[in-house]
Parts: sequence; structure tokens; C-alpha cells
Amino acid sequence: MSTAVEARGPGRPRCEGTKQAILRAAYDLLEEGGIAAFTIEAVAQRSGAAKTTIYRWWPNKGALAIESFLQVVEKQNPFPQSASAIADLKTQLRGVARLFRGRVGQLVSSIMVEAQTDPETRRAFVDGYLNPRRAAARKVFERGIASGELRAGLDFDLACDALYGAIYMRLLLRHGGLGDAAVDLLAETVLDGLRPRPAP
Amino acid sequence: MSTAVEARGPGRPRCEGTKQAILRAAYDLLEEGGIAAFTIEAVAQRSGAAKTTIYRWWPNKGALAIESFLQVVEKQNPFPQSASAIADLKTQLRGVARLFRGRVGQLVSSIMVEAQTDPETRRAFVDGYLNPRRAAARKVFERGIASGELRAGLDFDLACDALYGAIYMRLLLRHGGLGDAAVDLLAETVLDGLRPRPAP
Amino acid sequence: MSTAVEARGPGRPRCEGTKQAILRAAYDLLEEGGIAAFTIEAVAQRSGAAKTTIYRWWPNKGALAIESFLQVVEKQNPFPQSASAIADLKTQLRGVARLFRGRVGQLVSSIMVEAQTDPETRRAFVDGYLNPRRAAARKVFERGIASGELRAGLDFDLACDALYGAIYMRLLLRHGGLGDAAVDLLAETVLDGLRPRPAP
Amino acid sequence: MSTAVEARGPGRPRCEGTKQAILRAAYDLLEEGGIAAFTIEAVAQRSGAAKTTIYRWWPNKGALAIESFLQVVEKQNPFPQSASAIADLKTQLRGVARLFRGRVGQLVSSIMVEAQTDPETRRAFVDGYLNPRRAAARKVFERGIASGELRAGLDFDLACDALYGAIYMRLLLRHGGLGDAAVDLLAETVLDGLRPRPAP
DNA sequence: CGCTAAACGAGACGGTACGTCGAGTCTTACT
DNA sequence: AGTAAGACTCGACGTACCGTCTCGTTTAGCG
Repeated sequence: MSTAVEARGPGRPRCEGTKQAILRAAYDLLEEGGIAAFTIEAVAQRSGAAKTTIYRWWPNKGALAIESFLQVVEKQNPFPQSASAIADLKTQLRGVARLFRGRVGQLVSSIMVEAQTDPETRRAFVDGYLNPRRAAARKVFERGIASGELRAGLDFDLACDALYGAIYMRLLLRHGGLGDAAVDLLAETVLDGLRPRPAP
Repeated sequence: MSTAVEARGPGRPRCEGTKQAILRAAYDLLEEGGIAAFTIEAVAQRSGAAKTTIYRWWPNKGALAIESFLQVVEKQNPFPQSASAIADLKTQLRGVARLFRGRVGQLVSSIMVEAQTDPETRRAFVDGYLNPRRAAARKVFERGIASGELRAGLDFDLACDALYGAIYMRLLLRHGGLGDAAVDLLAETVLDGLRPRPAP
Repeated sequence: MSTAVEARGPGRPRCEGTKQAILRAAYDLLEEGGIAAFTIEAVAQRSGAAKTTIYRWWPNKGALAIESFLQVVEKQNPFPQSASAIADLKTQLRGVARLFRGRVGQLVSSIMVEAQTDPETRRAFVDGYLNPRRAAARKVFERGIASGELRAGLDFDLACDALYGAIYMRLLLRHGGLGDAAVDLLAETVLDGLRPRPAP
Repeated sequence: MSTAVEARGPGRPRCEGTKQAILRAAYDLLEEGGIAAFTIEAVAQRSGAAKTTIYRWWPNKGALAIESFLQVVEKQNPFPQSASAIADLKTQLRGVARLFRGRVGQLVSSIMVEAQTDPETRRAFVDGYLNPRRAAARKVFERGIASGELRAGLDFDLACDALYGAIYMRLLLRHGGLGDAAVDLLAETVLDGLRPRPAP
């Protein structure tokens, strides 16, 4: 496995160009028109591939959407790494919100739509996008606890959802802004808690 | 308003039975099969109404989904009213999560799907469901601030989204539970904040 | 009948204006767009009458079409009355062809379409339009036989259909013209027969 | 043409079985219920084909009706070929009338209905059915003129319409019979003309 | 170098749902 | 009772995608 070249049977190998064209077309369609414009038929037409070819490699719309999304998004928005965990958290939160305000927001909401129908898509999104980012966030949290910036007992999962859930909710329902100021205020609100603090 | 008979023009009045049958069928379909099963054709068939009749009164699937949802849900889950604002908040949060775990969750996620395609549906959901509940929540927050249970300067909108956003996110992505314990912990986390507290 | 007022039961009498408006609208629609544009809905809209009112007085589209047609056409194209029966026949044939080239052709073909679906319409057309004209034609034929212009033994019905059938066929299939010259030639052809004539 | 294999582009070839099933269903429906029963929906259902497939190959009802009609009727009723042109004419006329009395009559009248709405159908009927038969009839006429059975100067088109027009008219309006006797008399009437003949 | 086998394009096919139109029936208020 | 208004059921329209299928063509590795 280590040295062996990928074992391959006979027959024509998969055409990488076609694959990329399909993923690219899928991404573009999602970005341009959201889930409504994202049609296998349209992907085929735009990519120049045959519908058959698409169905050969992706079992359904969700799988294709996810893969086209992940491929582009995977390298984006790495967690910053500064002296202050809290600062890093805020920076990252701002980054996510900025992406969600732009084209990535369209992609994410589309995939979440697809995920409501197709459990496989949901799982793929959670495993391929959400959880890796949460794992990275967890690191920051732990760093913050170690440094004393964050309190020790906090429940990471719920803290994370409180921060990100607000952003996801606003992405989907647009009842509130996703600007830097709003996100900073969100971070402060959750960091400080809702209860009054005794004067130090 | 009190004495005036509802002014009505000529023509056969709208058949209330049909309207209710349609709304009922729409609700049932959404509950049973989610957005995938929610088809105008299916609603027509199940309700016994003609497709034309449905299109006469609702411009699209979203409008029908929303109305059927609101009609059923409107009387549910009134905000509790106890001595403690915080306790009320927690109770209400638990209630929402409980609903989301059940059939209402199916409805809400379906409508949010529809809302991603149709802005009118999004607006209807926000105005007809979300905002009224937020307004009620705001009252509780204000009560809490007045009583000293909550700190004075907090941003209500973001606090609210931190609490509810986590629940919505979990409804849609199912990466975390919505049980009473989880929700209680969420409330505690957001109430107490993430920063360490100086010992009193 | 002369002095007596039309005996009438209780209730509001039929509104003659409405009836005329309906017939007029029906006629206009038929003339403008043929059978495709002739819709009860359209008649109602254009005439300002309610669909119910139309259905009260006419059992179906065909009946309305026929009546609106007959009312207008009834007074047209009376058989000429000259010294020569053959000349009268030719004149009349020209007249029919001229009408068929124009708006009446649209009406007649539309009604014949309707007649293929609704036997009542067929009967109404035959009894109300075709047969009266054939009866008038028969008079001419008989005059011609009496005067020696036409031969004695001829079968009136078939002679008539040979003359008019060609015109109806061309109205419907448009494979040949309906100009005066063509019609004259038709008359001559049928009058003279296809067999060679011994020189007088 | 003789040796060349039918050139064919890429893609799955058209399924001949489906095509035939559709044409057959169309024919049967027309025959059974006339134009009223002839619905794309019904054709699809009866043939087992999808509506889409029908629309892929035929632009509208008329085109399908025509093709299903021609395919069946094309091989019927070839012009007879005896010593006497007049006898052949009569035989053929009888044949047409016999067909029109039966199922073909239903088909023809249905197509003529469709033709009143759709010019393409009219043209297809005239070119695909009427004109070929007229061309064959012309041959007979010419033979008759050559043999002296028919007079030399006659206008073929109008003579033809006089003979066939009567039959078409009776098909559509049913105001007269189409039995053998009637048709024979029709032929005699047109052959002999309406004017008295000088004794030979 | 030819054989085998998979990838690929093209596009036909059976379906499901869409949103619209018109037919014909009905229920109501007004005259 | 006649009429306008308009709600209602029903059936068909023509369209868009779905996911599957059957072709002919291409592109590799293996014998």
C-alpha cells in the first residue's frame, strides 16, 4: 500500500478533467443560483459531461454538492494562532461570518437544504465540514482554558453551538446581520454570559 | 368592528371546510414526510380539493406550508410566567427543544428549506413565528434585568440567537442532542459566559 | 299574439340586453379567433355576463355558437330570383363562396368542428342553416327543370352536395381556391357533366 | 441507398416499439372516441409511454393524429385498374364512402377538426392523404379522357372536388347517406351533368 | 498489435410534479 | 326568477428534472 501504485483494473481510467469540470460546474451553479439552480441536468450541460458520468461517480445531488463545496472550501479560513485564544476565537468567528455573507453562505445554506432530505448529505456536511472546524475550535478552547482566558468547566460543544448556531441561524433566516460588529458583540455576549458579574 | 357584519361582495363565499381540509392535509403531509412529501398534488389529493383551488388561495408551496404550520403552532408553548426570569427562560428553551425533537421539528426544518428558495416564505416565517416568540422572550429578558437576574447591558438579539441558534442548528444538522439535559447545559453555558468568574 | 302581452310567469323576465351582448360576444370571438378563441369564459368576460347566465340559456358551446351564427347570418344571401334558374344558381354559389372566403367561413368551419363532438350542434347547423338553404336551392332547381334549363331526372340532393360539397371541402381543407372564377368553373363542370356531349 | 447502412448519430436510438405503441394507441383512441377521446394523456396511458416521449417526437396532437392515421391508411384502397375509367372512378368512390362510413370516417373527421386549429395538420392531411389520392384520381381521369369516356376540357380539380366534396360534406354533416346506392347516384349525377342532354 | 474492459458523450425513456386553462356546477347577494 | 360574482371539482395541457437505459466512441493495459 505504501509503495504500490494505486491498483487498477483494466479499462479506461477515470478522466480527471471531466471530474474537475463537473465539480466546477456544480460549484458555480450553487454559487450563482443556489439550490434551485443546482440541477444534475444543468451541471451536465455546463460541464459538458453526460448525465450518466455524473451519476457514475456521485449517487445523488447532495453528494455532488458536498464534494464540490468541500474541495473549494477546504483550504479556506484556517484557525488563526495568536497569543490570545479569545482573540483567535473572535477572529475565526468574524471569518466565518464574512464567508457566510458571501458566496460560501449560498453554498452552505444550499447544502443544508439538501441535508434535510438526504441524511447522507447531512452526515457528509457534518463530518466533512462542521466537525473538523469544531475540532480546530476545540483546540483553541483548550488553549484558552490552559491559559486561564476561559473558565475550566465549560461544555465545549454547547459553547461552540451558541457561538456558531447564532451565525447559522442568521444565515438561514436573515433576521439579523452578520457584520463584524454584530459578530464581535455576539462573541462578547457569550463570553461574558448573561448574568451580572460581581465587581472584581 | 364589534357590531359590523363582515362586509362581503357578491359571489359564492369561500368554503371554509375546503380551506381547513387543505391546511390540514398540508400539515399532515409535512409532518409525515417532510418537505419531500409536501407536494401540491399530494395536498390536493389528500384534502379532496382541486389543485386550482389551492393555487387560488396560496401563491406557492411556501405560503401554504407556513399557514398550515402557523395555524397549528400558534397556540402552543406560551412563555411561562414565574417569579424567576431565568427559570422561565430555561423552561421555554426546554419547551422549544421538546417541540423540535417531535413533529414540529419536521415542520420547522421543512419551512426553513422552503425559505431558502422563496424569500416570501422566509419573511413569513420570521414575521409570523420567529419574531413574535422573540418579542415574548424579550419581555422575559427585561423582567430579568429589572429583577437583577440578568446583567443590564446585554444585547438582547444576540443573546437570544446564541440560545436559540444552537437549538436551530442542532435541529438542522443533528450533530448534537436536544434533550432536556443538553438544553439546560446550554442555558447555563450562555448564562454564565465563557470567561472565568472571580470568586464572589 | 298581436295585441296580447306575452304571457309570463312570476320572477324577473329575461334581460334581452344581456342575451344580445352574449350572442354578440360569441359571434365576435368566433370571427376573430375561430373555435380556439371561443370559450365560455371568454364570452362571459367580453359580454360582461356571468358564466351562469350563459349556461342557463344555452346547454353548451355548440348551441351558443349556432345561435350567434344564425342570428347574424339568417338575413344574408337570399336566393336571387332572375329569369334563369342556372344563373340564379351560379349567383348563389358565388355568394356562398364569397362569404366562406370571409368571416362567415371562420364561423362555419368552427361550428362544423363543434358539430363533430356534439351531435346537437350538428343537428342545429343542418336544420337551422343547411337545410333551409337547400330548400331554397331546391326551389331553384325545380324552376330550372320546369323551364327546361335542367334535366328532369336529376337527384336534387346529390346535385346540391356536388355543388356545395366542393365549396365546403375547400373551406375546410384549403387545397383549392374559392374565387369567383373557380366557383363558376365548378358550376359549369357540374352542370355540363363529365361525359362527352354529342354535338347538338 | 441500397447498400448504405442507415447513418446514425450517437446516443440511444429511438425505440421502435414505443413509437409503434404510441401510434397504435393514438389510432385506437381516435377510432373509438373521436377527437374528444384523443388526448395526449390518454395516448400516453394506453401506450405505456411517457408524455415526454410523445412530445419529443410529435409537436402536437395533430401531428400524432396524422401520422397514426396515415400509417394505417396508407396501404388501403388503391385505385382499381380496369378497362373503364368511369367504372374505376365509381369503384373508388364507393370504396372511399365505405371507409368513411366505418372507422376511417371517424379518423378523417377528427383530423379535419384538428386541422381547423392547426395549419400544420391541415397541410399534413392535404399533402399526405388528400393530394396523393387526387393524383391517383387524375390518372384515372386522364385515362378516361384518352379513351373518350370523359370529355376533354374538364377541370380535373373541380370535378374531383364535386365528387369527393359531396362525400366529405356528408361525412361531416351527416345530412345524407353514404351508401353504395347514394354514391353511385352521385357519380351518375356528376358524370351526366345537370343540363338536359340532347337525344343522341 | 489487437483484445478487453471501463469511461464517456449522447440522448431516449418512464415517471412525477409543476403551474395554468377551460368546462361545467354550485352558492350567495342583489335587483 | 334572473343576474353578476366568483368558488369549486375535474381533466388535460405542455414543461422541467429525475434517475435509468442503451447506444457508439475513446482510451487505456494486457496478452
